[in-house]
This record gives sequence, structure tokens and C-alpha cells, in this order.
Amino acid sequence: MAYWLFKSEPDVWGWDKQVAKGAAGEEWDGVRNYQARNNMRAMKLGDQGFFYHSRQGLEIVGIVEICAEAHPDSTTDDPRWDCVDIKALRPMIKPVSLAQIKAEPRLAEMSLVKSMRLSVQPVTDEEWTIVCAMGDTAP
DNA sequence: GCCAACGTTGGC
DNA sequence: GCCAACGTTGGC
Repeated sequence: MAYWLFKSEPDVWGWDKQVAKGAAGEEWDGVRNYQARNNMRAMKLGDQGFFYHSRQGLEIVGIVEICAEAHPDSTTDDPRWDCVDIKALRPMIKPVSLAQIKAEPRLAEMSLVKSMRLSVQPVTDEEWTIVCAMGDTAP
């Protein structure tokens, strides 16, 4: 299983809204960046990801699961853009802030630190384990 | 709200 | 195919 990270501004689409969608999940639409799209195309059913609040919050607040693999983004007719569906799995017991991640030497290579602007990122197994531990949350 | 970083666009 | 201009992202 692979791990990922999804960024969203909480006032546009936050963790609470994602949770409210329940098991049905929601399209992760609106991505207009090739690298982010390619990451979504690589996702498999059952892969998990961190849900990160950008701009406001600046912390990982929960864990989501891919519940539909890449399909055309319903918010555009442009065939270039695909998206996946994700559903909330569980919240972080303790949210893990960007500052904490930057302060952890073992996470120095994380995309969140290295590729700040990429909105859908891969997370390594090791990074996943470390961040879950920092958040007192089961991996 | 500012602005640096970065991706995309389009003229040549 | 280069690169300047432009738009967007996101931390601060």
C-alpha cells in the first residue's frame, strides 16, 4: 500500500467537511497541476493519505483512504485532468504541525518540506510511521 | 496582506 | 524550443 498527502485550505474544503461526507467520500477535484495529477493516477483503492490544512492551520489533521481510483474530474471538460475520491478514515489524535515536521530531521526529505507547493504528494512508509507516531495515531 | 517560489502560457 | 510575463500557491 502506498501513502499520500492531500493539501486543502480549510475554509475551502476542510477536514470537517470531509468527515461529514462519511463513507461515500468525495472527489478530490480541482487539481490543475500535472505532478499532482500523476500522483493521483498512481493511487490504488485502499491507499491512505494525510489530510493537511494549508494557509490556515498548517497541520496534518486526519487520515483518508482512496475510495475511487483516478477518473475524469467532473469540474472540467478538459480531458487532461483526473481525480480520485477520498473518504475520511480517522482524525489525528494530535494534529501534526508543519513546524513539528520541519523540526524533525528524519522528515527533512518530505515533500511537504521540499516541494512546498505541490498539492498532492507521495509519502514514504517511513515518513508515514513517523508522522503517525508524532500524532499519537495508529498508522 | 505580502511576497518568494514555482508552474504555465504564449510570442518569437 | 526558449524564456519573459503572468498567475497561483502557501508560509509568514
